[in-house]
Amino acid sequence: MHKELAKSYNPKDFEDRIYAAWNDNGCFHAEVDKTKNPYTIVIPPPNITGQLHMGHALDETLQDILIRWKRMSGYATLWLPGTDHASIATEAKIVEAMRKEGITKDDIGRDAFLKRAWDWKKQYGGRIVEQLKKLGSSCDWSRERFTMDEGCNKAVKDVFVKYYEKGLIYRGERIINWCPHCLTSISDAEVEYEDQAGHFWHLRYKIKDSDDYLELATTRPETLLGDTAVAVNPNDERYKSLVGKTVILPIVHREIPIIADDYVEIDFGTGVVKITPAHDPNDFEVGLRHNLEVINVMTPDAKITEDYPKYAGMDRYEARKAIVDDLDAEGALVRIEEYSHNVGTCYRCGTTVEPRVSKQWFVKMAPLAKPAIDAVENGKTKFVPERFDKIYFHWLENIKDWCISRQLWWGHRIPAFYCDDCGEMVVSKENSVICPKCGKPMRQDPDTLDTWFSSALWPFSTLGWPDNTEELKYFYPTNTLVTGYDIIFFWVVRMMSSGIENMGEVPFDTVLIHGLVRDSQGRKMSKSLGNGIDPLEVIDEYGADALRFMLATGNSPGNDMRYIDEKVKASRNFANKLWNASRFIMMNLPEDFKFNGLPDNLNIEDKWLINKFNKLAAEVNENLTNFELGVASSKIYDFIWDVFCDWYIELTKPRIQSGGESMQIAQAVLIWTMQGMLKLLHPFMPFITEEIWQVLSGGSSMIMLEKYPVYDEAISFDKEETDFEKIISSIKAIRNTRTELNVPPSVKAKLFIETADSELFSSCKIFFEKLASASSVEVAASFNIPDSANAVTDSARVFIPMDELVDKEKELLRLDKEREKVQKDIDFLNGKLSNQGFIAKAPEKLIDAEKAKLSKAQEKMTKIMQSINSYK
RNA sequence: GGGAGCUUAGCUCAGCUGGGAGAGCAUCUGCCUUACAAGCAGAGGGUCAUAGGUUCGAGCCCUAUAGUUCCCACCA
Repeated sequence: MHKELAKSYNPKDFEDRIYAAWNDNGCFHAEVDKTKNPYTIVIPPPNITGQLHMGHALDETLQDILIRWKRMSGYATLWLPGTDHASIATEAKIVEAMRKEGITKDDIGRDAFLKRAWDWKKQYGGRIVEQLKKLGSSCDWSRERFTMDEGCNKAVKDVFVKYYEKGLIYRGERIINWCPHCLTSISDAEVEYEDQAGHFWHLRYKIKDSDDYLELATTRPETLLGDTAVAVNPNDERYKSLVGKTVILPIVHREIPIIADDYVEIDFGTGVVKITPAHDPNDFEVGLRHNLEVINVMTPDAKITEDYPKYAGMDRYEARKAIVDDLDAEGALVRIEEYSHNVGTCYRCGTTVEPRVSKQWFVKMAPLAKPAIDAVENGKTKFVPERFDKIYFHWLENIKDWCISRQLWWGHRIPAFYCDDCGEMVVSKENSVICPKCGKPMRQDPDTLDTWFSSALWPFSTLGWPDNTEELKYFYPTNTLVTGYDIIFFWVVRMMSSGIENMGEVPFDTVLIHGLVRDSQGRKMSKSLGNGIDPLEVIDEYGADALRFMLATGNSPGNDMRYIDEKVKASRNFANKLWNASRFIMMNLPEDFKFNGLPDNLNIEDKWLINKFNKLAAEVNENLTNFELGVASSKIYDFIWDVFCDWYIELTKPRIQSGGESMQIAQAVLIWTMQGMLKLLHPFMPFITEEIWQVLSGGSSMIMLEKYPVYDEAISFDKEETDFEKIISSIKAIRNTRTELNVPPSVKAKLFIETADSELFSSCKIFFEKLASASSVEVAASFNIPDSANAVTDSARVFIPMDELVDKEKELLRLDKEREKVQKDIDFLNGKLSNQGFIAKAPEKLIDAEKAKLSKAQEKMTKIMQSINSYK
């Protein structure tokens, strides 16, 4: 029936082989199947520049658990994979590679650059995909997509043109966030603010036709070159009379007006602000209100322009030093104050962002945000955990227009065309456009779109949109989006908006949010700290199953977790435990054994186990439904280790040794339960469960395509479970008593079990012999054996006569301790049950349960007292 | 300046809609019991951050406080 399982658990021996087998047999492939319900997850596409890190590993593990569970539960499951072109990151990599060769983008031109980029993509873009496979991800690779493939490009152009025609996309000259290193605009979401130590330079500007000065403070003295006003609050009594006058800008010696604007806070600093519309977003707004001139003083790489010969070519920080020196020399520098303030940096390269006025494309977000807010408010899409909807709402309610143009070459090129002759502009899906006015070929906008513009369309562009494909109709809306809280702004909100706008339906019903995987000290894993743990190395050492199990267990949705090596080791040990349990089962099966399901004539311990398994299946399904993956996995862990291995396997040993029908029944139950456990565990640990399944079933089927266990009324044995628990608690009590009396395990003892359930205990004698070191067992309603230790439970009093080994003093002390414990229980329960409020208001079921507990405690107490009295 | 999370055993963390506190690791005691020493059988260890409140009953709900982490925000 089966080949043998290797002696020890070594995941390297089979993980790759099993993955290949799944793939070769098309197990991951999803088809439109109208006889089934669809269940769809689109992968958060990893960057082609990326290497698998722990964050991916967590993200993929959660998705794979859900997909595998749903697949086994009879859904037509599609996990749609793909990668993201990551415009800035990829372009930066290629520019850097070229820099090493001594060439620049401009040297080779756009076409040659793009060729290099595509070559790079071909060479490295598949790397992360191969890494995902090491984790066991059951993606439908036949549907793999890329955010810059033809289909996605078609979708992007379609949406762009549509939005433009609806007035949702416009082009305009605005102040935007500019990265002087990446040499492109970036969106608000791509700016990361950090507190930086800096200075407050207090300056004084001379008021024209007066000997007075206006004192103000700035953190960026170099922008003074572009000042076009000085502002005060209109209600500031100190300066009211000065509004309308002019001051002389130091160094530049330009006359600029003193204006009044509410933006200025009276209480902050001196209440005077220098206004530089070209280099500060607030100042830009002030400038608009007061019609101020916008003077750009910096080049794209943040150096001072030729307009200021003295500083021309200096970068921002050099110019700052030089200008401060010059201010000082001119007597315009009053003092310097230490100051810590928030500085915007580029999320890709960390360079301080330079606000810059330029012509860019924008998406008008307010009309798109509204329906996205409604969808979550109406419960069409829900966040797990729920609290993340607050973050989502807050962002959408305060949303500003989205700057989508990037001064990059790698990305979706903006489908806008300009006529150099007449200035006409056309937005079109065509690749080349003739000017409708003068008939000349038009020039396409050189810029590309923000990567997230194409990512925003991912849930439907990957299903064939804008074509109305069968896949799109069947699999959209998708079901669960699994992602980290760090990209809610970048991605989730934009998918919501564009899904509703273009498809008329939300892109997914649930957003399962997870946190970050941190290092063992709770620090974020980062390249600069060098504290990152490579998932591939972990897989190499412990196996993918152990890593997956560790990531899924002991972690709750939305919360960060720490990577701790011991936790992986514990997961690996668990896999090893399961491995050995199946070895035990298989080595005790005859060659010709045929499994024909559960037999009818089950023993009580079989029913005890089956009932527990049945309840476990119910709970696991419920936990998974509620996205409590960690709770589900730890319940499976407990069952396999504590119930199945520590108890049931031990219980079957005497039966297997004795042979006969009892052995055959035990074998059947062992196999049945093992198969059930493997199936329950499969979504969490796909490789080991498949490997064992293959051996157990003779390779006739794949576990990943088996049916997931559910609760089955037909195998409910509550009564037997309760009864058999009495045996277990008695065995535990005996072990406990022996240990406390320092009886070595090698010393066997006669047992006399005094119990009202004599039939039950009699039928279980063998277990006391094997599991409680009994040399013989007698059962009766009453015994009188004075010189013995007494192990007491609520259902039995076990006499353990061990002659000189029993120290009476010690035993009395021990019993007394137990008496105290039980007395506490009784007092507690009595207190509760005599509480009128409790009796009146608590649910009846609970009251009954408490009463039952009390009577059990009392029974136990009676037995303890009998034992104690027998010593007196 | 707003907002959110976290605070539970020595460590890392679970604890579902409120019904006598759990796991793994670590510690202590015994065991190589023919599936597994990556193991087995036991044990110790917690005023669930603090203070109030709601409730018959609070780790869980409410209010404050403290510590801590994070997100958002135009204070020059």
